[in-house]
Amino acid sequence: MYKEIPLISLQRMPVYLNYLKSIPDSEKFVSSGHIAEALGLGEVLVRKDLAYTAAVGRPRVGYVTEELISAIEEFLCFNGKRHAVIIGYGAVGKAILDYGGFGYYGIEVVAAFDSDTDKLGQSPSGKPVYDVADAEAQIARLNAKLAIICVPAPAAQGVADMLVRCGVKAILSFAPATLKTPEGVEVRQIDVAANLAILSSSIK
Amino acid sequence: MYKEIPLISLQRMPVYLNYLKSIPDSEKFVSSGHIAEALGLGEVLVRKDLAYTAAVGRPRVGYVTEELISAIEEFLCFNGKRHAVIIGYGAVGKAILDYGGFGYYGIEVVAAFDSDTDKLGQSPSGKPVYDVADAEAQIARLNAKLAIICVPAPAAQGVADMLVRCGVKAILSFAPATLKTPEGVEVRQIDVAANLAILSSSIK
DNA sequence: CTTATATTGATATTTTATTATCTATATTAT
DNA sequence: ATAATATAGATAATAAAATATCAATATAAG
Repeated sequence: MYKEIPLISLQRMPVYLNYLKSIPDSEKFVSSGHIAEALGLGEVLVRKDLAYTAAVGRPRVGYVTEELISAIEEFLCFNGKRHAVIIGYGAVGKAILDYGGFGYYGIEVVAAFDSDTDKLGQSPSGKPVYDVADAEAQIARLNAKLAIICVPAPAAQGVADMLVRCGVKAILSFAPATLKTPEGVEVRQIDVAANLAILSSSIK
Repeated sequence: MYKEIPLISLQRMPVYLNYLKSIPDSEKFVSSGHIAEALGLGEVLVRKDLAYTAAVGRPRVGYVTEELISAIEEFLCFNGKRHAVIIGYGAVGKAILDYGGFGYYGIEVVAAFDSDTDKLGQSPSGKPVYDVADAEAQIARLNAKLAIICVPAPAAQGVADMLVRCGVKAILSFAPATLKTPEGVEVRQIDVAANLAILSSSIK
């Protein structure tokens, strides 16, 4: 009987992964205590998190670093390759469309959409920028179940509604706006200003 | 005796704020139940969070919407105006330097720095882009205690070390790398790919 | 004026997350 | 070969977060 991973543990997985990738290749083994120390977490917490993956550690030795990396990668990419699209080819959309860091998680950002026809064509790395009017057809054709909203806040809900109609199942939004979606369509928000504000309030 | 707000409650403050801002002006009052419903949270949780601010609600009525917005804003901007700088004027740095959403939290992004001298000068909105070689002097002059790291992951730790030397007290990093900073220097990370991966894994 | 009700704010309970403790074991040292 | 030790993995205890309950009260209705 497998227990579903809590979101809070899931969110730490990429943190472990980033840390493990930074370890020199010469370090064949890594212990939970070592990881915990480096990341400022408890070592039991680290072991419990890692227990959700397929990795098994050996007493007195720890985990085989490479095996652990593979286990976390596999855990995070469990669903295999996925296509994502971007709505809004402004500064944020541009930055994300040509960012190379998604492949690592089995995700490919395959296209962007914008309502400004002057922006249509190709990104510097050659990815297509389509008219948002064609989004419904293109998203179906591209089989994208993931979308990233990069439009201004007032337009975000309308875009989300459209994405739901297109069959998108998960939305990452950069717009600082509350999005309402039907059951079965997950939303996550990245509010850069809010993150900075939270940090700022930690300064004495 | 005031109790320090837990990070998890603090993180919900901007969420409340975004929602409250979206309420039409005609709605003079708003109840915790109404907010909870809209955001998918428990109503007691909402009341407890809001109790950290100066807002007081009235039985049978709720909170005065405008008062509540002001109370949360004040709570989040408690430390007054702050300057922030950006290190790395690539696609991400560009997007953030000219993003207008920080003022709302009492934060002003005043400059960016890059090592590529071809990028130096001014942003489209007229903000300066300086040589990173001058960062130490400029950050002191600008009195920036906040910094945003927008360089590739391998360069991030070096930049963080430099920022610490400059007296920066809080760092927001977009680089998917574990950053080590001395006590008293807070770090938050925004890993866009990881966020998308977490979302992706929620799709059945 | 009295009663009913929605809502706050406080307290109690439950659930979830984290940390501590313990047991088993693989490796290393003797 | 034996003993010592570091570490995983399991279980127990604690702490933190979320939710439920309840008393007080301002407003609305009768």
